[in-house]
Amino acid sequence: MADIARLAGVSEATVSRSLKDSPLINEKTRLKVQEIAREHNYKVNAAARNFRLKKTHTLAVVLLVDREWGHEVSDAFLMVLLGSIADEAAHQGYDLLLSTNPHDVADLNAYYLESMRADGLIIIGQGRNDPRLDRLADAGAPFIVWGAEVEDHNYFTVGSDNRQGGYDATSLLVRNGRKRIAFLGDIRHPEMEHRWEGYRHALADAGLPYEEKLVIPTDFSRSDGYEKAARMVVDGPDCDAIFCVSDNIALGVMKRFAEGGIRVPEDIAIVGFDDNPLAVFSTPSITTIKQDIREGGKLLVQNLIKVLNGEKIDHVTMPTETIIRQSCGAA
Amino acid sequence: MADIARLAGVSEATVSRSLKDSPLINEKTRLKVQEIAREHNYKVNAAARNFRLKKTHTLAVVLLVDREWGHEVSDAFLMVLLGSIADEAAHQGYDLLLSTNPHDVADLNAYYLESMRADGLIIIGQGRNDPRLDRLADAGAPFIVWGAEVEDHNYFTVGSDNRQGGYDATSLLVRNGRKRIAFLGDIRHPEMEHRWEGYRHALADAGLPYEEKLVIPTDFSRSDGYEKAARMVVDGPDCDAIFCVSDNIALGVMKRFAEGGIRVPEDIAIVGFDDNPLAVFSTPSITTIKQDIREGGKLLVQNLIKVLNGEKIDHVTMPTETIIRQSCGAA
DNA sequence: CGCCCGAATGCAATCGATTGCAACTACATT
DNA sequence: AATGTAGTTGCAATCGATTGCATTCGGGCG
Repeated sequence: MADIARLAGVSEATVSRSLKDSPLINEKTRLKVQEIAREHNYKVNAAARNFRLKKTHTLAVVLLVDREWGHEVSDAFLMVLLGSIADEAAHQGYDLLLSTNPHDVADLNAYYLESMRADGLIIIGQGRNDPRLDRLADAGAPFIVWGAEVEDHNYFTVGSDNRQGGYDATSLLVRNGRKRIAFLGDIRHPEMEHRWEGYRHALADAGLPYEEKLVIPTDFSRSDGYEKAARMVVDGPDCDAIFCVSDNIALGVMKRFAEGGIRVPEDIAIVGFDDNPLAVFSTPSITTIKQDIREGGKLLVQNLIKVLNGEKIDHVTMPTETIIRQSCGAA
Repeated sequence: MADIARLAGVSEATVSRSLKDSPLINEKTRLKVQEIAREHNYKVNAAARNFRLKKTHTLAVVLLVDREWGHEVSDAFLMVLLGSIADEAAHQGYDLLLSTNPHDVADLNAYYLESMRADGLIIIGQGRNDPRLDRLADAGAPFIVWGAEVEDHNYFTVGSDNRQGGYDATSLLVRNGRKRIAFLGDIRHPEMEHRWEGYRHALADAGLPYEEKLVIPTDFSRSDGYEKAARMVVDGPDCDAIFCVSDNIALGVMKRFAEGGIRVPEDIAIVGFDDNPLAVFSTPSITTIKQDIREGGKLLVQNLIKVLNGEKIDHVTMPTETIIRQSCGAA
């Protein structure tokens, strides 16, 4: 910047202000400086700027994705969400720092925020009511979480209306004449718990009994869906429909059913969740509850930026959409 | 840091050295300083440090993924690669900056490197011999590319042995008695071009003719695979096997075939590429050429760091592995 | 003619960590 | 006692952009 100042015959202060389109600077001077800067391919040193301003213009995305419970990193869901976050961050003039392999969360504040690597955090993967997120919140750190709004947790979330989605999925199966509807998912996870509440609610509204044994703990993965389906095939299925809390699970289940000669939807109807890009391409295609992930990513970024600007925000619950395809058996 | 210095009764210089485990400092002093720093939850300001050292300890990953040619961001491939890169970067003590929506590449050097946002670049998505990468190389920027080694391009790559993979896929079909093997893919893309060369080579070795009309330009997406398959269904297929340059394409093709009553592998055998996590879960499961993406991500990071350290590197071509499943018809 | 005012620009301090070089201590050697 | 030495520690400059405050300049007006 000193060079540019010399070349333009002005002070560094003037250069700095010119490049920022400060109204303090005479237009002619400003244009001249900008011209010279361009000619000499000068770029402001972001490190120096960040240092001086005590801001990084960077958001950190932390994928608290616990491989244990089968949420494979390859999940299309994550990639779409991440892509959407990246696009929106760029749009808003922020850089994005990515971490998939976090040091434990207690350190997130220290590592990213106190160390001035990022201005705020976006947490993907709420986990099973992770207490570490509460600690982050207690520290007053600016962050936002993808997931379900959970009472007694003082951080803000963006997520889908999982209760309504679970309700819709179940009612759809009921409307199609199914009486014994199983639920596959891990209800220790807040979002899944909400879907399960919707499921129970829909059963109750339809006058159908809720049976513990039809609720089968299943992690996020296709392979676990496959496992659980395998047991049904062996034992003989005890249901005529399944609500899977993710399309991935549904995919695993259907694969196993295909091998075991169980027809979908004739023998067992299936509804998934997410509207995974693959749901269309499986055979039969999967009826599912669509989450608007792209919008979700956008809102995560926008709301985090609001927090950074000191504005108040609130939880966001986005509506889901029922996408009817083949696996549920008719409309 | 000044506070810590005061509390410890030493100078800032000593604090700085102590925290870095400098051998210059007396062990007792060092431990005392570290203890005080810990107690007061002091973290070095990364922004200041980066500024002073003119290093960011950050790698930028740029997904030059052109949505036009159908490489959907949701691709499992990308997410696995990205996850692997992130893990290895963390392992090596680097942060990761992510960009999916790049300003045009000519600016990448300016934006990321000259502006001191990152020390080096990892480019995913070589595109169709993107001339912009050459410009980056001419500028002497430290970067590395996932993809195929292309002659006359002076940047280094990490990628799979696409020629051998294409050869293996095709030979496998030949061994299974297939005579008219179609190729689905976009050969303007360097990696796909190599797979196509392997395909031609295998045909030649088997004494089979190479026919232009069996090479069907197809982009990366499932939907384009579906489209191209639709045409075959309508026109009546002119082949008894297909080598798809990605499992995604294969998935789209198989979906359409299922609808059109074409049996896989009986009527038409299929081999894919990548070993997409889904390949196992489709029906039939997809025989495919596996790329070791996780290793690839690791090598990208390791090699980039070598470049940053001034070490010489070379192209990396990783072996592929043939994974036999159902879609190819027997072994 | 002198004073005041606004517009434009420059001066200089500042952010926090790092590091070359100087300085200081304690003890050993001659 | 004077000099040397190794081991520790401190001083002070430095990185590059930003910005509050001072300064300069050119008019306009009484």
